[in-house]
Amino acid sequence: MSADDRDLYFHDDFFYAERDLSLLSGEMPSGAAIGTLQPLSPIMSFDDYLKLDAFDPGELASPELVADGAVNSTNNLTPSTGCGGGTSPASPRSSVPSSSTEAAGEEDTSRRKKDHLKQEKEEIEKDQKLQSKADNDKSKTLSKPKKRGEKRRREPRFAFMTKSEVDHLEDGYRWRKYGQKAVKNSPFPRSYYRCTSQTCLVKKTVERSSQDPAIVVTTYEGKHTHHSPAPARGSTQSLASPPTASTSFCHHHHLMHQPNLQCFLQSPLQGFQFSGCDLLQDILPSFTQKTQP
DNA sequence: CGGCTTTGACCTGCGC
DNA sequence: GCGCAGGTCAAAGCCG
Repeated sequence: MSADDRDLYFHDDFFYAERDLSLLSGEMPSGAAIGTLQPLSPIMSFDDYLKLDAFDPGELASPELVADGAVNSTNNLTPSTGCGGGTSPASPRSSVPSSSTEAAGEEDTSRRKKDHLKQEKEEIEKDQKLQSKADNDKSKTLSKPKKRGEKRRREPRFAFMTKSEVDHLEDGYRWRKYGQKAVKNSPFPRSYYRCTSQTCLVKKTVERSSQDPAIVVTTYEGKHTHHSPAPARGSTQSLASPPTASTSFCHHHHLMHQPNLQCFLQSPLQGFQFSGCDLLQDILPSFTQKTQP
């Protein structure tokens, strides 16, 4: 795997999905990064993984990934990381101080709270000023819900690659396409999807690998706040069964029965490979295994 | 008619 | 500050 390849998928709080295409031929990567990963909890489903509060990269990712800094930044995310907000408790890593720093932490807590309140108050006042100014300028620019000066926070993301002829893989949830953009250095566009559930802010992007057009790279951002996929209009299919990982991938599973359609799904954590989706349902639990301490 | 896709325009972040 | 690329919006049109 080249450094360039890595950069393509290595963003700030983004889970890097090992994408050495040699995996397609069944070779396991020889690099230590994957070899050092610990198995995840077999109880978790892929769906759980999507909903996982933290995808706590510090726990899930390899040391190499953590060291890169791409992972640590995730700890700066608010506890409401994920869609719907507020359903996600703060990750242990970010909320529980280590024993060595606990005393000092308590000592500072009240002071920090005051500072925080003060800062919030100031920000609110600032926003109000900006808002009134923005109201005056409304005729000039398109209205934008996002506050000025507010940095866009990125949800933890992870990607996996699937060798498939179809771009948009059925994963049990319903998605609405809201954009498509040409990607630099790639002949294939990137499609942007949002979960159709009103309270769910999960997004995903789908693009084909420029190196291997047969490979679809799907990137999820956020986590679902709902257990059931949004009901399909005029269809009972998605309501017929609960949206477990197995059922979610059943649709995909069916696709994989097409001739010459090979599937490989790589965990960003372990680099698993699926060759032929008859294995999918059996392997999925492993795919989402959680790191053991 | 409601939901979805398409697509051009606009916004934002980042590197130079 | 400027330009580029990624990301998002929203109007128009399509479809079941």
